[in-house]
Amino acid sequence: MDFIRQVLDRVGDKWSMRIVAALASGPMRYTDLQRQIPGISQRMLTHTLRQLTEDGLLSRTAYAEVPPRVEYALTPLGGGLYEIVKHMIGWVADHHDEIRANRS
Amino acid sequence: MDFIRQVLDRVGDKWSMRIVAALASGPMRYTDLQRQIPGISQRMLTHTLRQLTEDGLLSRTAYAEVPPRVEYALTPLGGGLYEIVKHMIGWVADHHDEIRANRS
DNA sequence: CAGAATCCAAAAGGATACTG
DNA sequence: CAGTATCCTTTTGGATTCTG
Repeated sequence: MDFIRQVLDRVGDKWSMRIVAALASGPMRYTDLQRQIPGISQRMLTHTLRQLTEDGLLSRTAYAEVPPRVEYALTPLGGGLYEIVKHMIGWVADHHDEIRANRS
Repeated sequence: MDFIRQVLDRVGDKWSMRIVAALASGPMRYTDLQRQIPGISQRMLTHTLRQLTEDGLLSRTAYAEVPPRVEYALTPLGGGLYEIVKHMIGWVADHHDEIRANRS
């Protein structure tokens, strides 16, 4: 039951889901992600991308061009995770009002 | 898209899911939870229980007995969340090896 | 362009002692 | 039994500066 936390640590942090959601619509480069995800710092974008890539949820492709181009994309594994996450997003969307009502 | 974080903040922290999972098998009292969830501190158990209760995911029932008895249980809302979480747990269980293999 | 490095602030969480 | 209260450590994340 502890492996769950290891993945929740990846999914539950501040930015991972945003990045995964952003890439769900197709591959994107570093700067594009930065613009797509308002408020993310370079440090966190870089850091989170690396974690997700290390876990095999994202792929990173660097093209030897000038200026350099690096594209990130969901791997099949990452796509699978996104499906799960979408379920959760759906549930949250359905029950968000209820939760907010309780909170107040 | 920001309401997702609000729920992930609740689901993705260190203990919430453990508590929800423990209560999925039925109502439980404070001390039982403490024993069911190894490693949790009193501070965190209390704190997390309160958050979950405030969000309406758990109910808290205090019986006026001596010694005092307090039971926590999943609300229908909390039960619904647990269904989602179970999906995720299932997916993680299925792909954990793959993720771990990538990590190394 | 796509980062790496450093430093710092805030938040989360643990340990311990105490209480109605 | 079911918590509070306080203090402290660890973790997370942001700001800034610099580079291949």
